[in-house]
This record gives sequence, structure tokens and C-alpha cells, in this order.
Amino acid sequence: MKVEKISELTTNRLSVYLRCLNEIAAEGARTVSSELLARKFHLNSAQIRKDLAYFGEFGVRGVGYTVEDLRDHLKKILGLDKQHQLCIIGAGRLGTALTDYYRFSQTNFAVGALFDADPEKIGTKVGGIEIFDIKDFAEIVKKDKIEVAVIAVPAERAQAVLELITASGIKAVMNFAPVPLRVSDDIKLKTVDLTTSLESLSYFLAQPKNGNGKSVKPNVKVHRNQM
Amino acid sequence: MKVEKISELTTNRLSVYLRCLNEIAAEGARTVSSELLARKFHLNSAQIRKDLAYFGEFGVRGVGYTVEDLRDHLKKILGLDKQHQLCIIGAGRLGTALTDYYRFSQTNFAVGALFDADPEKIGTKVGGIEIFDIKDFAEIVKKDKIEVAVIAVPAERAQAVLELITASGIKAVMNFAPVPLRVSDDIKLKTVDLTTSLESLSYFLAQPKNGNGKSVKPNVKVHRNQM
DNA sequence: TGATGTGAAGCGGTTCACAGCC
DNA sequence: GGCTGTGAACCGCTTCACATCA
Repeated sequence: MKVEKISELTTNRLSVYLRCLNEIAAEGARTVSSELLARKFHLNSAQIRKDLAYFGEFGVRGVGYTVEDLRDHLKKILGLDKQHQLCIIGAGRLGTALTDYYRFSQTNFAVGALFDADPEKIGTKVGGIEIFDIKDFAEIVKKDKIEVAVIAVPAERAQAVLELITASGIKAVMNFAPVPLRVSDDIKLKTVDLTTSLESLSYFLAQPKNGNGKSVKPNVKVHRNQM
Repeated sequence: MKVEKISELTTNRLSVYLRCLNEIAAEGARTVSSELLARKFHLNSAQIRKDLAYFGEFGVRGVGYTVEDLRDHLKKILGLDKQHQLCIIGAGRLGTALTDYYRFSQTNFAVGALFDADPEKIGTKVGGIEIFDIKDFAEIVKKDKIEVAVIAVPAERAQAVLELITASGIKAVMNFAPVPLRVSDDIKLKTVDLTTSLESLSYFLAQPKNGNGKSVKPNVKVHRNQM
């Protein structure tokens, strides 16, 4: 076990491992080896071991990992042993869609509040969740103990919203606005840019394909970084 | 100019640069230096120059880049000089939300078709776009010249859907199902995992904060990899 | 024997620093 | 003088390979 800094790539994978273990558990296995996990879910066994070893010695040499124990460890490590409140800022198309999405996905996150600046929207509800005036942001965040903010406003307003979030004391932010943001470095910011993702695919389509017909590798493989 | 392989990190950034240039252009600037772009949008000037240099010598030493020219180059490189048809598979909450989102974002992508297996849904419409039977996938993809597929089905069906997509000849896929997928390596697959993203934030929240009160760096900075 | 945990090697991307050119 | 284009240094993550231990 190390006391190094854990990269986000590792924490992303921990979340994936947890889901894989849930599946394994549902199939009734009591123990599992890194090798089996890797084969079954297109992962790399050395990486699984290394990721886990950052947090402790969870395995037994010659045997593998106890499924139930490892699940519990991962839940604890990821902070998924408790419920978290999140809020979504921007009750437009994307904001309401995300509300619906998170509301129905059975995770440890509950949508506690929506915020918007449009007087027409304020006071109405989306799937039972009230839309509050962005002016009351800090107050409601405090009252409802909201820990995570999701930015779903247009690009030009994202930076201002991020500053509001920062001022409120929230430390974890997910940003869907397609714009690079400045943050103070005690705040965790994750940006998901749906436009950039598509345009990057578009680049791929625009490339002249190796048209020599010699389809060298009809090989199936897992790309290094799907995410 | 090099003939190296371009990484996806680079193409993602090209998309960002293009948006930044649009903003710069709207402000009326005729030329721009990598240094100015970097300062204004929290990027790294050396990286901008390197990314661009993969594709040609677009700049003028001592001057910078001509905004209009560089925009045109980037559009061309990213394949954004033409329109693309995309389809969304899975007309559940996420699928319909994405349909709405892409339908209204003014990009070069148009949602041409939705697919589902549920007889209740087939034949109905979402925002003017018909939901087709997944059984007719290959046929409709061919007829409508669809180039990009978006997977918005539950995790357990994602792999099968991906194989259907592969068989249809589509080469670019965006996956929203929270599961690692196998793909043949002539297909570009991008996975956006909204659950993993949140759980990764949760990890951050679960960490004991440097509670010594000595907030050493109230520094504002841009994280290396927001995406 | 068999699978973990891990030092070391490998690899790719980022940043530096400066030569080259307008 | 100023800014691009780029080799080289740097850095961090992944993969290998094996010592270690049940």
C-alpha cells in the first residue's frame, strides 16, 4: 500500500471495477482473480492489481480477491457508503434531461434542487424537483447540504456559475458547458463536452481510410482509453 | 508538419480551439497569437502550436495566425465542412434527452433516426424524429447515409448493439452505456460514462481534506485534464 | 502451485527552450 | 523584436516480469 496521490484515471477505473464486481457477485462467485476480471471485462490484470494496491492489500496470493470484501472496500473508498445530494444549475433541455437521468439511475446521488435565472421557470417543478432562483443558491445549498453541483448552462455563463458554486463551499463540480473553465485547485472539476466528443469522432470520419483493401487486422481489441 | 498519428487528446483540443477562434472572430480580431489564445482560454501556448503544426504551417512568425484562415483549416481538418447524419439507439430517457440536445445544438450533426426494440415506441416520434424498429437498423442506416451511432441502451444490451452497429458499416460510435466494450479497431468508439464520472467526484469528496486550515494555495489554475 | 503486490522498463503526451523566420 | 515550429527533456501512466507468499 502506497501513500501516493491517486490519479483520476485510477478512480474512474475503481468505479468500473465496482460495477464489474456487482455483476460477478450476481453470478454467485465468492472469489475472483484479477486475471478473470480482466478477461471478462476487457481490462488489464496488472492495472487492476496496481489500482487496488494503492489502497491496501485486499487480495490473497494464490487465491484472488473475495468478491464481497472487495466490493465493500471499493464502496468505502469511493465514498459510496453514503448518500450524496447534488444540484443542477440550468433548467434548460440538458439540465432537465440530466435531472431525469440521475433521478432514475439508482446511484448514491439524489437530485436535491434545480436552479435557473428565468422567472418563468422558477417555482415550477421537473419530475418533482423544484426549480429555485439562482439568487438563492448559497442559501439552499447550505440548507439542503448539497455537495455536488452540475453545470448545465450555456457556455458564456458557465464561468460565472462556477464562481457562484465555489463561493458556496461546494467542492465537486461536473461541467457540461463546452468551455474551458478556471477553478481554484481545491475544487474537483470534471468537464463532459458532448460537442467536442462528437467533433472528435468527426475528425476520425474525415480521415482517408486505409483504402488498400488489405484490412490487415480484423482484430477485436479494447482501446486503451475509451473514456 | 508531421505525418505522425494524431492522438484523440489532440483532436479534442482542436475542437476547443475552433470554438475559441469563433469567439475571437466575433470580437473582430484579424490575427491571434498562440500566447493570446492560451491566456484568454486557459490553454498552453506550446501545446496549441504543436497541435496545429501536426497539420501544416498555418502561422506567420512574428505575427501569429490569421483567425479566418485558421478557422477554415480547423473546420476542414475536423470534417466540419460537411453535414453528418447520426442515429441514436435506445429511445429511453437518455436517448430522447440526447435527441433533443443534439437537435437543437447548432452543429454539423443532424439526428436522422432513433431506434428501439419496444413495440410501444416504434412508429412514434421524438421531436419530429421517428423511432424505428432496431430490426431495420442496417437498412435505414444505409438508406439515410448515417455515419455516427450513439448508444443509449442499458449496459447489458450495449455490446450486442455495438455489434449490430459494426455490421452495418458505421465507423464512429459514441457510447453512453456504463460498460467497457470490445470493438474492432477500425471503429472509433468514445465512451461517456456519467455514472463513473460522478463516482469519481464522490471519491474526491470522501478524501480527508487538508484540514490544517493553512490553505496553502488559494491559487486559481486550470487543471491538466478537465476532460 | 497460483495469484498477488511491486520495482523497473516502456510509452505517450506535455512542457521547455530555442533556432528559425517574418 | 516577436512569434512560430520543433527537438529534447520531462513527467506520469501503463505494462512487464518476477519476487513473494498463502
